[in-house]
Amino acid sequence: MAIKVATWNVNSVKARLERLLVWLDKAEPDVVCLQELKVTDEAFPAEALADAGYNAAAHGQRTYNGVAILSRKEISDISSGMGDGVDDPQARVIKASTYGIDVVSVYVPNGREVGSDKWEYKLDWLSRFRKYLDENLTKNKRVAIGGDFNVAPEERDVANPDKWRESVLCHEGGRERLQSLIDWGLVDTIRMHHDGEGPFSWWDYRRLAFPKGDGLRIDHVLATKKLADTCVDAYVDRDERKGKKPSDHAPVVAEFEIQE
DNA sequence: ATGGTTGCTTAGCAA
Repeated sequence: MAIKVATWNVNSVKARLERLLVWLDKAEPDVVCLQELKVTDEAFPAEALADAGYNAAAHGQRTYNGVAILSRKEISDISSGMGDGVDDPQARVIKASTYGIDVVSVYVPNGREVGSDKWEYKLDWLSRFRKYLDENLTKNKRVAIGGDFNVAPEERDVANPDKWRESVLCHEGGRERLQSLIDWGLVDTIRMHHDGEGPFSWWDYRRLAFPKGDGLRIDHVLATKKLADTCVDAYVDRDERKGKKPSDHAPVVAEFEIQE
């Protein structure tokens, strides 16, 4: 059975609902990790998504953050947050099981500026998430982690590396912590199928970044080896950054050929 | 000239 697992930072599920529904209909993903919902669970458009054929598990909050998992099959074992005892009101993690895969949708803190309070929070958060993997997931099972990691792993993941050098998206601190997640036992599915520059997944709304091609690859679908071994393709749906009222992120899709 | 936008909430923050 071929299944498509996607991740997409929609930058407000309310503002993006029409585009999301059109994209689901066209791209036909089976599982979708969403980020930056910017709505409470009460305001999450579960009904419209159900009408489109998707079950949903959402972990929202007012104004900021918020993550969800959509699936065309039943969703079970839903858990929100990292459950590590840290008092953190920011809704950035949700996990659920579907299609026999443990799926996690994550929205890693941006960090704003290297050296700022938000930067420290980002680094701490990524370290916490590394522990979360140890305590909540099993590396020899099928696991997919889709999200906005706010980290471009390498130079080839940045169209203009000189311009972005030492930014919060490219700084070694974030890259080291992303690598520690990979080292737990994950594979970057895009890099199984693309060797060169990009493909980019985010272009700033400011500075005419998209028309100028000033993109970065900060959204990733990571999979355990057991799942990644079945990854037959992975790509960015760059067209979703075009047209009227796009998100600043494009969806990233990984296709798996799973034995039932 | 060294900025240029968007979304949420309502003037300021976050990305």
